[in-house]
Amino acid sequence: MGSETDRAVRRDALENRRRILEAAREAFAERGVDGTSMHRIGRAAGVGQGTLYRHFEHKGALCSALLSEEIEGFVQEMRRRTEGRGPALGRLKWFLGWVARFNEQNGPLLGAIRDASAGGRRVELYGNPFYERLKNTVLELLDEAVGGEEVSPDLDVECLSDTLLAALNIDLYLYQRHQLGMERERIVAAVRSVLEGLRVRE
Amino acid sequence: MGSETDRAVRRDALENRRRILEAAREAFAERGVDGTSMHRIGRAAGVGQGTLYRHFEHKGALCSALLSEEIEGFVQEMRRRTEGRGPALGRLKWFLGWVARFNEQNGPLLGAIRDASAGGRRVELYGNPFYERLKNTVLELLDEAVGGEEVSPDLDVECLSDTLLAALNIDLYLYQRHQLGMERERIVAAVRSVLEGLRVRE
DNA sequence: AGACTGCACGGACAAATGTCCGTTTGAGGA
DNA sequence: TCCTCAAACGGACATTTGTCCGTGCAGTCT
Repeated sequence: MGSETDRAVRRDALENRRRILEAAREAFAERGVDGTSMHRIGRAAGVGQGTLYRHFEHKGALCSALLSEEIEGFVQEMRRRTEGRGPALGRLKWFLGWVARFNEQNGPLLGAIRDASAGGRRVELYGNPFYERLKNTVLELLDEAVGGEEVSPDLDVECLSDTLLAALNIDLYLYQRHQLGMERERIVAAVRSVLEGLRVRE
Repeated sequence: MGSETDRAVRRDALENRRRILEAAREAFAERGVDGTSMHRIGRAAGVGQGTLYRHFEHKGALCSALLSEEIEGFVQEMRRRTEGRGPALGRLKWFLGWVARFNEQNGPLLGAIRDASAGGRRVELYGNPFYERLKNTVLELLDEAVGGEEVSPDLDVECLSDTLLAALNIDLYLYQRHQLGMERERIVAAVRSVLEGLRVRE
């Protein structure tokens, strides 16, 4: 099935990709994500539109790439704290706080990614590796909580994972933070109180 | 403060507005919302771009107007069922089901409205009369539930209103329905189980 | 009726996203 | 080293959203 001859990746292609990311990072820092057009990024990187879009099929994809470059350490901690021992519900509560901090630090990029998944790309918002990673983490912790009899086994954990994460979606988060003036801790506390409600009763 | 001379609304302006909405309705039905450009709507309605955008400042606004035209009866029922007597928590559960049915029937328009509130218009998604209406309804019912001692008075009902509605936001809803293949009742049940968890314990 | 006035009209224009396609070039084989 | 060719390049182009501004007309006032 695999192609017989796997030609090596051309050096110029690699170099261009690097330059695009670099140019984008700088331009975003200087003029904001929304204030930076794809044309400008191409020019700054010294590549044409075709090249730009060959590497990143749309602005959202470029932002995603930039995001994953910059969050390595962040994700490390997420895995460590999440896979540890102790009550799963507690770890889940911590994780939801982690998502909020993530929102906080990456609002503009996350917002741009959301904007890019419009129209025919609606699906990409949730059907992408990053969201699936988040969801799986919630799902596993919830499953563990069921196993440890912390929460009722009747719960639809699959569906609840989406529900919980929805409470921290970037649109709502930015609105609550900047329009309603809510503090991060307050938003997180509300989701946690929901989680607390799921706990089995004696 | 009101202007001294309130000139009547010009008849041609009213007529044009009507024609735009009519053209949009037809075009959307025929080619889908995403597949219909604003230029096309203008041409079909026989008005220029300036006129089109004077009446509706962007595609999302046009969709909103179309939406509110078509949901009168729907909203009537919402108010009736929501303002009745009985346990507030029960009415809130019904209301969340209502929101889901609303999503179901108006997916394309709601999706387009979401797409239009991107970039500098991020705020409009939540800071608009329609969402505020939904949120107030949830908020009032939650307050009532606190008053009736159905749920704990410690809950942050203001924040929880957003949290609950987020679970039914159009993006996630369409994803769960069409990508994950979940049934409407299942999605609603998950949110309702969250609500059930908030109930006071004895 | 006739003139005045300001809202409304319409289409050219600006800016952004994303596609197409003829041309170039780097990597591997002879 | 030279040849070959698939992959990569680049920029013109198509499409869409949204703005600007000179022109015209509906409604009002005399």
